[in-house]
Amino acid sequence: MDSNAGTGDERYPARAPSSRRRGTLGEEVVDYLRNLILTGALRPGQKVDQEAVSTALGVSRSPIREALVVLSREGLIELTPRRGASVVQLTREDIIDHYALFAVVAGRAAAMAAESLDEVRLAELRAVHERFTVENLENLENLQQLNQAFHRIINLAAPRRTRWLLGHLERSVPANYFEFADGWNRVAVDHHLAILEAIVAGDPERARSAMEGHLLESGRAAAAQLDACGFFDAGPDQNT
Amino acid sequence: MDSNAGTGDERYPARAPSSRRRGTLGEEVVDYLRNLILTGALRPGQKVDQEAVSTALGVSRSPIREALVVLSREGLIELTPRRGASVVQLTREDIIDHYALFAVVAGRAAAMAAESLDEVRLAELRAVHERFTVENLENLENLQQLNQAFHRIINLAAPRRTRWLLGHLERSVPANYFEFADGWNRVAVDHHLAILEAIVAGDPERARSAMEGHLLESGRAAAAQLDACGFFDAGPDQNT
DNA sequence: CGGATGAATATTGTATTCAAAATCCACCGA
DNA sequence: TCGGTGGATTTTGAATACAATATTCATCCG
Repeated sequence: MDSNAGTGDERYPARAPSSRRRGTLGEEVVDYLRNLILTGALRPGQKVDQEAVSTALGVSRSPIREALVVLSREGLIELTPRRGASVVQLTREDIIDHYALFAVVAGRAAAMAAESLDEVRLAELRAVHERFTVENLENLENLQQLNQAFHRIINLAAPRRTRWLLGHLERSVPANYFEFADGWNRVAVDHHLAILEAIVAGDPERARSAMEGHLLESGRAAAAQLDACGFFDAGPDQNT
Repeated sequence: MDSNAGTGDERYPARAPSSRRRGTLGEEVVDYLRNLILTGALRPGQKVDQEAVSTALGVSRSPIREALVVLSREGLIELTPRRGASVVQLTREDIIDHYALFAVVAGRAAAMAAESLDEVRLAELRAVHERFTVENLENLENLQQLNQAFHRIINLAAPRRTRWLLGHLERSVPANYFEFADGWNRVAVDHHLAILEAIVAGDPERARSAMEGHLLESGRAAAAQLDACGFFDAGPDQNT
């Protein structure tokens, strides 16, 4: 069960050996493949070979098939019945659209947060935002974590189904990985402040539109970043 | 990518995919189990035994496992790592919330439809709506199909990602099966008319709010129906 | 030389098998 | 009687085996 057992296929990097059997292997493979896709290691249009992933991770094909099914439901890969799986080719429009959806759903959550957040949560929200403004701005991963924390607190105010959908929308887009490059965090701080103030003021509509605006602009920023990374011009690279 | 692209050989028409070609067994099992859940044959909280489903359908456990993973991602089934799968216990709040999400997303689609639908689509929309008003009101399945057709035409105006999400939202809620019982169709006709008129008038905001209102009320109607069916009071029935 | 054709190979979908964890159940002791 | 304990049984997760389809490639005919 070791990583890169057998031949060792260079297309798929080795995986950190799972310390303890937390969940199922399939879930691990989902995370592994999703990372490869969202970071661009697996290019859009590229075929995903079950056997190759299998040997690369040192697991059988069963968990890999499960992972492929999950990712196809997330819209990250396309699964054609007897012809295999390939990474979905996302366009600029897809990214913009995705963030627009994210915007309306998260806007709903923000409106509910403005109505129902108690003092404890508000304090948490303030604290996270404070750190977000002063933290080391070079550490992208840190910024991303704080950003997620900020949004998570807000999303806690939303009912179960909305939280569930937000989780899905958050995970299935290749933007979080690059969003904070450039000077985007400076803009995000302002947006977050506006959202925070609207929630503190208990103004649902203002919170909603602040959140919507934030995510719509996030979408534009993400699309620009992905554009700069050459994420969209991957037409002919449908190898293997 | 139209059918018969490239060479455009007109001698051989594209075959209708309905007749012979089967997708994968897993997809069939997904539909099968989803139906059981959404119609209430599988009660919330009830455990889903892989072996039992396997022998019942006469297929091996592999496709059934894939189906369970899919349904868990749709939020219909809860999957705990080494303890099995059980039907998720949806509450009234879940249903209302689900329809609220549906509302904002479909509202977005409706707004875009008001901006971009061409005459051909408009005519289709009118035709479907016409049939919806005069068709045999007892045939629930027929009404449901017409309803879906109406919404599908509108959704065609939305970009890819939105359509994708709408598809998911549409399938993963136990309401479509009962919605049209009672006199709901009478109300739905009025709603549809308002939506249609707004789209014809090319008024995005009116289309959006009409669609949102329609689906919010649909949610209430669905919740009421499910309530009447005893869908929500299934606490102690967690048998094998 | 180009394109169709059919065998050889590769890859997928499904079934079956195996190992480990969870559940069940009889037995034991307080 | 009740609750805990240990092993047998069941059930799941993963690996392997098998069958069917897709793809490749060499060949043949125009």
